[in-house]
Amino acid sequence: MSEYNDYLYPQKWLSKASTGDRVAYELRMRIISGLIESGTILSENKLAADFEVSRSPIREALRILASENIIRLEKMGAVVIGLSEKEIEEIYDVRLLIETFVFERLIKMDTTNLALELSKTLEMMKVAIKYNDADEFSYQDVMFHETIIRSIGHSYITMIWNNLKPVMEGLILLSMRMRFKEKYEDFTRIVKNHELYIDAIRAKDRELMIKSLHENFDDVQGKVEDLWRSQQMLSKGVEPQND
Amino acid sequence: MSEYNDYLYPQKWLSKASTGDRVAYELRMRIISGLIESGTILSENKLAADFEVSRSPIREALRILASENIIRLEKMGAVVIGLSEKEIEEIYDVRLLIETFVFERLIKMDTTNLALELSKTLEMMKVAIKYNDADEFSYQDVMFHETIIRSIGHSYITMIWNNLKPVMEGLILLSMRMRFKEKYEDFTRIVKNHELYIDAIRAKDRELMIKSLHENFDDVQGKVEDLWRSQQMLSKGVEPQND
DNA sequence: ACTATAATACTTGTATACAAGTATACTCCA
DNA sequence: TGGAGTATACTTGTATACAAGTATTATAGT
Repeated sequence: MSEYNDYLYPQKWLSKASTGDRVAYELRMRIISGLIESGTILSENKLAADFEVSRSPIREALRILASENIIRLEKMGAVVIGLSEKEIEEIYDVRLLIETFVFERLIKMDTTNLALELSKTLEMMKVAIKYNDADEFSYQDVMFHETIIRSIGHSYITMIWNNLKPVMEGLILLSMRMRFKEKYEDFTRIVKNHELYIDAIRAKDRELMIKSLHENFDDVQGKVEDLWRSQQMLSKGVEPQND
Repeated sequence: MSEYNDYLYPQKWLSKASTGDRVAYELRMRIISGLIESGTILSENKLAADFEVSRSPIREALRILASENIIRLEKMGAVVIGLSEKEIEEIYDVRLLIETFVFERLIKMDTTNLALELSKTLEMMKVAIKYNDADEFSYQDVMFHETIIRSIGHSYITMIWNNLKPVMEGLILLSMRMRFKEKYEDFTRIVKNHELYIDAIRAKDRELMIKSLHENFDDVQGKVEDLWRSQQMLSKGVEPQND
C-alpha cells in the first residue's frame, strides 16, 4: 500500500477493510506515534503518491481523521494536530465520563452475561501476555471496554465510543508494545485491575468500580511516558519525511 | 441542487458549504423530520440523480450521516435509522452528560466573559422571538449551548459536540418552527430558563445550574411531540419518494 | 533595492469512468 | 409446478479527469 516498508498498524486486522480505512488506520498510527509530527501539512496528492493509491481513499481517510480531531482540514492541506499530553488526558476524561455513565445504567440491569463475557476476554488477555503478544493483548483490552460500553445498548454513547476508539486503540497499541519489552511486570497489575472491574460489575458495587476505574486510569501517566519514549524510538529509527 | 422545490434546511446558512455538506444538511433534515422514513434504503446513484450532483459529494454526505448515527452504511445501500423517541432521549442524555462535565470545569474558571457572551446571545434570541423568526431563534439557541461547551477549551468534549450538533440543530429547528406557530407562549419560559442558566454560570451555583438544565431538558418531551406532529404534517403535504 | 504584477505550480472539490461484487429475476430443464 | 443455474441490472470502491481557487515565485518596472 505504501512505499514505507513498516506498518505500525497490524495488517491482519485489516483483512476486510477498504483502502480508505487502511490508509486511515496507518496514518493514524503514524500521527499518534509522532512519526508524522504535529504541525505537518498533509496534501492529498502527496499522500496518494506515498500510499500508491488514488485521491479518493485518501480523502476518505482524511475526513475520518479530522472527525477524530487528530488532523484539521483547512483550505489548503490538512494540518496534523496529533496528541500532546493535554489531548491524551482529554481522551481519558471522556472515557471516564462515558464509562461512569455506563456503569450507572449497568446497575439497573442483569450483569451476569456481561461479567461472563468479560471473564472470557480477560482470559484471552492472559494468554496474550503469556505468549508475549502485545497486539493481541491490546485488541482484547480495547474489546474489554467496548463490551462494557456496548452492553447498555445506548446508541449515542456507542457513537461516542466509535469516535474515540481508533485513537484509543492506537494509543494502547503503542503503549503495550513498549511495556511488553520494558515493563513486563506491569501486566500482573493490569490483569488484577480488570478482575476488580469485573467484580464491581458483577456485584454492582459502585465504589469498587470507581476505584478500579481510577486505578486503571492512573496508568495514564505511564501511558503518556511510554508514548513519548515510543515516539523518540520511532523517529530515531526512521528517516524523517522530506519534500 | 435537488428536484425537490422545498428545502428543510435554511439555505442562507449554506453560503460557504460544499456540495457534500449541503446534501448532508438537507438529507439530515429529511431524515430527522421523517420525510424519509426510518428503514428506507438510500442508494448513492439514486441520491445523486435526485440532488442532481455526482456521487462524490453524495458519498461524503453519507459518511457524515453515518458518523452521526442516523443512517447505517451496509454492503448494498445505506439504511436510514432516523430518530425514534429512544434516540432523542439518548441525545439528551449525552447533552446532559457533557454540559454537566463542562459546568464542573467552569466552576474553576473566570466566567465573566462567558456570561456576557451568553447574555448577548440571549438578547438575539429575544429579537428572533419578537420578529417571529424560528430559524434565527434556533440558530442562537444552538449557539448558546455551543458557546458554553467550547468555553472550557476541551478538544475532545468539543469533538463530541461537533458530532452531536447537526442532529441537535435539526431537531431544534423543526421543533421551534412548530412552536412558533402553535405554542408561542412557550418562549417566555424558554427565555427565563436561559436567564437562569446564565445566572448559574455567573454565580457558579451548581444547584441552580442543574435545576435550569433539567428544566431545559424537560422540554424534551415537548420537543418529541412537536417532532411527531411536524413529521405528520410534512408527510401529508409531500409526495412520498417512489422508485 | 523594492514593489507590483503576472506566470506557474500547487491545492481542493466535483464529475465521470471503470472494476468487482451482489441481489434479483428469468429461463431452461425435470 | 418447482428448482438450479445463468443473465442482468443493480450496488459500492477506486482511479482518473477537469475546473476553480490560492499561494508562491519570478519578472519587470521604477
